[in-house]
Amino acid sequence: MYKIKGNSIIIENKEDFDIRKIIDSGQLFRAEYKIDGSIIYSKNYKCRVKEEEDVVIIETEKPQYFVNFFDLETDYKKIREALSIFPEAKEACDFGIGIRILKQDPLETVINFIVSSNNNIPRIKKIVKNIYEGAGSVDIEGLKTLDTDFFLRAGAGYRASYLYKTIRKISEGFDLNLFDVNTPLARNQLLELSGIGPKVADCILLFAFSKSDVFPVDTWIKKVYSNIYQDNINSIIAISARLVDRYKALSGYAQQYLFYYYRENKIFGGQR
DNA sequence: TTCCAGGGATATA
DNA sequence: TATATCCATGGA
Repeated sequence: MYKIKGNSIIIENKEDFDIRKIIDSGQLFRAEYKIDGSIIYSKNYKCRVKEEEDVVIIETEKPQYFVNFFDLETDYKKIREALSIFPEAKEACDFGIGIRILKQDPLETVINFIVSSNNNIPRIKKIVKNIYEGAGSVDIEGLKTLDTDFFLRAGAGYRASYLYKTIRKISEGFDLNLFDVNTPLARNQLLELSGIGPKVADCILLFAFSKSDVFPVDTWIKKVYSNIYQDNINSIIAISARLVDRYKALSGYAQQYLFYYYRENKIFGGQR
């Protein structure tokens, strides 16, 4: 599916790699889509993604890092086929061909999704840019020198104290290596951090730790849910549990395809 | 239980 | 064009 040649990754089957959809799917806050080459930052690395006639070329100093980051070993065609048995997911999968679920740096994902809470994407992008420019580097050594006032000046608003507290806890030994921890246990660990509730925890589990048996529930997903089920359940936790019961280990993928499809098509665009 | 805390985008009047 | 609402979490 892909080859590495020097500082380039060449993706030969570009059907399941659409950089515009990946950038627009709500996982990434340090990326800009450009026709002539999108730039993506992750941790202290970056890459440039160019779509050519037959292939996608990713130029980077760190090809192995971005092979993992873009989850290039996973066959998304198989996932879409497996999800297509669910009638409500079929069209969303076809519409979302090219979306991938990234494997982002845990610390960066924690920071970015705390900032994302109750916030809009342009503002989130601005705040995380300010944070990492001020920190100098995206790691705990760079981030632990920053105080609450810094995060306020970065524009984080009332999330500033959450960021400060969470970074301090991690720098004091909180173990963010949750790759081999089961999903419920890992979720409980993340909920110990300030600024992380059930929605943000599930985003981190999915976008950093590749836990596919999670279904982050936001306002869009609530609308999707009430379209599938006509019940009165409206707590995030209850809806998420019900959807994970439906999609099992495909939940995270289902969430991405459904979220993208409903949001891009502005289905239920009005207020609830 | 209910309210509030940035601020940018989006919906509504 | 002006105003209201949305957004997810924690704390009062």
